[in-house]
Amino acid sequence: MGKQMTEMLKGTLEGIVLATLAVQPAYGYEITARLREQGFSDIVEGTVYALLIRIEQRGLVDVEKVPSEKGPPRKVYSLNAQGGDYLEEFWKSWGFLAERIEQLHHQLEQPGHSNNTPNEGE
Amino acid sequence: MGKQMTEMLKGTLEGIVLATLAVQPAYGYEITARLREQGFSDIVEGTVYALLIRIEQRGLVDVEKVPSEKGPPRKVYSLNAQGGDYLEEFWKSWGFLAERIEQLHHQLEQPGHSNNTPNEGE
DNA sequence: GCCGCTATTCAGTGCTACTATCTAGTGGTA
DNA sequence: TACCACTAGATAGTAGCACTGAATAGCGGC
Repeated sequence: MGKQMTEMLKGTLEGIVLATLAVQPAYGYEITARLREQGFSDIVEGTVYALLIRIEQRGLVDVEKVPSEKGPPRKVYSLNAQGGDYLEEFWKSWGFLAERIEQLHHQLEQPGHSNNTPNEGE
Repeated sequence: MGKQMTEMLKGTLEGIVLATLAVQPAYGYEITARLREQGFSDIVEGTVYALLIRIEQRGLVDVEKVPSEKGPPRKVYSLNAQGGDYLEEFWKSWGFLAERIEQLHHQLEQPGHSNNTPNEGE
């Protein structure tokens, strides 16, 4: 991925992680690995941990320390009620944005329309 | 809109403006007004002008000064070949991201699936 | 004892949207 | 003339977020 994806992830990565936690609780290292498997190949631990700390401090997730057999204790995050509300707002914002962008995409794919609507807002 | 939308627009607003210019050349004040009409009610001129200067310095758009009857001369931007390539990359990145997010959305709407695939990557 | 894997933390950087303000040009009005 | 409203653009400073790079901690294998 490139610079465009980096900028696009601002704001959406948070929603992606929250949605992931809504499906199933998880810890940072695990989330990073899953994102990498799903094609977000550039995402590294540091990014995800910073995000998790942020949403924890905002009270969107609950945290539970679980001992690991393979290393230091894991911090398992799960979405709480407040996080659920926040995630719903995310879906609304995303839906609005996606709608506008898809609309533009369709306009570009169908060049035979009337796009210069001269007296629209005047 | 809220803080979520602000963050989400980082990276996507650029694509939105480029796509808008691909449909039809326009100047900053006009673009801002159109975005506002389309529901991006918080967007102000300053944001759009800064973005336009950025994409101009990257060589993604051509600029033409056109005198206006109502005020200072307009800087009319139009997408050039390089901008077209960049816009195509934007669609690819957007498509990838939208696909992942829609997938998560479907997972949350259909809670009867098997989501805990225990041995997927180990 | 050293390396590799798991797991988390943290300081610093770059990019972008936002805020607020300023300048410039035209036309209307008191 | 002086003032205001609308059009049109520029700019300095701020906040937020993903990224970089490094460090730390715990466990097992060589």
